[in-house]
Amino acid sequence: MKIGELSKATGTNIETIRYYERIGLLPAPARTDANYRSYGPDHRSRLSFVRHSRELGFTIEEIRSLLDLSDHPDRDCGEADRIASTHLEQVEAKIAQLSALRDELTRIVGRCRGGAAADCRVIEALGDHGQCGGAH
Amino acid sequence: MKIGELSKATGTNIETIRYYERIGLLPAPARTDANYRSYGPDHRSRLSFVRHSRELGFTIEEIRSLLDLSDHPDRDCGEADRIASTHLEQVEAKIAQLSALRDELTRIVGRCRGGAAADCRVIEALGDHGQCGGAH
DNA sequence: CTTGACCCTGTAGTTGCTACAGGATGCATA
DNA sequence: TATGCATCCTGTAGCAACTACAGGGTCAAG
Repeated sequence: MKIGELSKATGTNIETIRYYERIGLLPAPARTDANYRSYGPDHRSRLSFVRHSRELGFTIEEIRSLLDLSDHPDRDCGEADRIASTHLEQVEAKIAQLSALRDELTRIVGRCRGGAAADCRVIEALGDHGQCGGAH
Repeated sequence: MKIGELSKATGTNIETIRYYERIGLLPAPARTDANYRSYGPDHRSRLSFVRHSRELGFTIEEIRSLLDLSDHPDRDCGEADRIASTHLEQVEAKIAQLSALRDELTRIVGRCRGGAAADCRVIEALGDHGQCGGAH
């Protein structure tokens, strides 16, 4: 399949596919006589793996490690679990951080009575950290 | 105060302060004979405003608008409230997205029995989108 | 008078893409 | 046969919001 077809099949931007090849995340495929990239099913599943991992928020480097493991089925699986667990912890930390932030913002917005900016509670709150709940 | 003092006073990296000046978020301060930047209390509070807003996740462009409002106390405050409300919505959306992601990751990790990568459930799940809850 | 901490400018790197510019190819239609 | 038009190619530059040098100047203490 050509790059446009792979793009549609996996929901990945064409430029992104070429980018993944450039950084060595996807192997360079064979070329047609016209120098067009020609992909097979292996490329497709590898790209799906990458996209799915990206959707789950793994970084490119993490995905590189995960792909490496998947390319060496004899290796120990613990590393994959470790990467995923660490990532899960980071996601949980991020959720906690954003929740604190949401509480903060909720406190700030909605206090506007529509007056002049001079009396604006929103702007006042942004300038004065002392009004915060201490979450950050 | 010199840039290093401002840096410590606001918890902002020196390079970041110079960056903010370069992009026009902070006004260029006066210079000493030795060409050192010399800041006053106004710079300090403006930088605090910027840092606090950044901690709350506002983009540089949003902060530019908020600063603009704060520089023109006669303007209507509604714009500030609108920016903050929109941002709050985005934060809430992000939390929802990350929560779905956390559920997904929770399902994936911890299924590893420590065997070979060939049988790894983590890697398997990443390759097979069909195992997902459909959240993404 | 030298050592070390600080400051300066300017440029390049980071992450994960995305968007061209400028050109070649493939296929269908007039 | 000509001519569109979609698709492909390479290479480079841009995005956000910093961060990290390189290569130099300044200043206060010992």
